[in-house]
Amino acid sequence: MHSTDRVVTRFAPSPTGNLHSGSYRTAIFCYLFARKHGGKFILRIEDTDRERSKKEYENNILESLAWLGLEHDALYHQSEHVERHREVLERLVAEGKAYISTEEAKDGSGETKEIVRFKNPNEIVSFKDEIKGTVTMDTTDLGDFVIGKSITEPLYNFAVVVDDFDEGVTHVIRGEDHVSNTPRQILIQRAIGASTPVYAHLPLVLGMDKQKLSKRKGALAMTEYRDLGYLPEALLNMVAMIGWNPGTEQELFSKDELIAAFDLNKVQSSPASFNPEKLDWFNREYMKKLDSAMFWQHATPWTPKGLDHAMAHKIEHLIRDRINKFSDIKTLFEAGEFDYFFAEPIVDHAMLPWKGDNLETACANLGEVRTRLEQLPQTDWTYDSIKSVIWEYAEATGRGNVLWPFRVALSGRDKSPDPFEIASIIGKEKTLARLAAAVA
RNA sequence: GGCCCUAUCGUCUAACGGCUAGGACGGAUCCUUCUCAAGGAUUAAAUCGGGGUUCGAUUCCCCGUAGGGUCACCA
Repeated sequence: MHSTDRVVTRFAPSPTGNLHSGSYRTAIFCYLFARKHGGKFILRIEDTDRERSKKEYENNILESLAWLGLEHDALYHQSEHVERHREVLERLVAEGKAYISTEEAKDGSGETKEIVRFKNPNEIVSFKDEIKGTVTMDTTDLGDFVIGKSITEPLYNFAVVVDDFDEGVTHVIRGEDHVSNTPRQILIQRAIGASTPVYAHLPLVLGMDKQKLSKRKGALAMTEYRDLGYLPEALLNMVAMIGWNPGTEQELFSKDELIAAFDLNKVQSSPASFNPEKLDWFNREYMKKLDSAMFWQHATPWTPKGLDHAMAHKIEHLIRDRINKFSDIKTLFEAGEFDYFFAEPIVDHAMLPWKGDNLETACANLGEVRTRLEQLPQTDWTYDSIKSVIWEYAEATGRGNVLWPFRVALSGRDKSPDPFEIASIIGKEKTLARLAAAVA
């Protein structure tokens, strides 16, 4: 693309609450589109509503974007443009394209205020939307809509148009809830002599209940996913695939691959649901790519304090296979899932026999297992060796009859990794001791 | 209600107007060392309804129906 018609996109959230995945999908698409075309991605905080805008929400947005890896090329605050807005507002009034109207305030105070209304030329406005096709609306029923609470307090539809124009925005990619604002904005563009950018209105992201995502219904802020121990790559990949697909069967995309594959024309025109189970799957896929050092960097905050490092590394693969996100580690430990790696289990004798078997033979089998294991040299105490000395006996005696009590004797639990796994991890000495203790 | 948008498995989706409507997540079944997890194999599951256009409609048109968006001195 020629430098003079360089692509400029913008993500323009208002910091009046924490944003959910639907908003971040908009940010992702804006970012992807800009990068794909070698353009600029602008972040504009729309904070003209002074009462409702909060710095903490703005910070949350900034943090979330950074976490996802969506770096912006420029950051603006709409509130810093009030002078410029007033200037344009005054010009419009001077040109007769807008007028000041003295009306009773809507706040019920009974006072009168001077608000700015746009002089609606009452035209049929139609615009081409990259996703929806051509949308046509009769602006007559909009009336002379208000563009300023006063000459110094511009309203959204006006401020957006001026800012997009000043910032050279070429592509407005935003949520479908803005479709009905577009004709108003086009009218204002014509009035101030701005060109109309390319529009792409994204269908909404819904919850699994097909309802709009909302915090009330449990929609999480991006930082909440982060704090739950999800990987940013997973969220980026997952959210980018809501309502968009590359047309191939590839599902796992790095950020660079997303940039390369992204295409506005392949964005779905119907709303999509956010499926948390699919997010878990994406997250597992990205966790698999983590090496041990990276894994523990993420995992450590969720492990019990004072966790033995050597032991932790020995059970790393067991943990990996059992979690969808890092906070699951805490859940696992709290459920006592790995207690038997750190302390002697309390074995319930009633649990010892395999189904249909009795305590007596279970203990006899444990004795045989113990005898065989005693002969296995300390230096050869590996998963495979342990299995090889027990396997033949278990086959002959009945796998369940041998393996079940063996595992229960080591773990004290009805569910756990297999006995060879536990034995190899806790070592010969403890294995023999537990075997002896279980039959005592 | 006015205006606007949308409609393929439960979910995300694929299918120049033309092969048994494909894939993924989730589910089920089986296998893989006893349980759990992971892994492997197999499998169930969809074109909202009715009219057209056409030799032929998931696909194009119309009407229904159902969802959603928006109708502020919020953004």
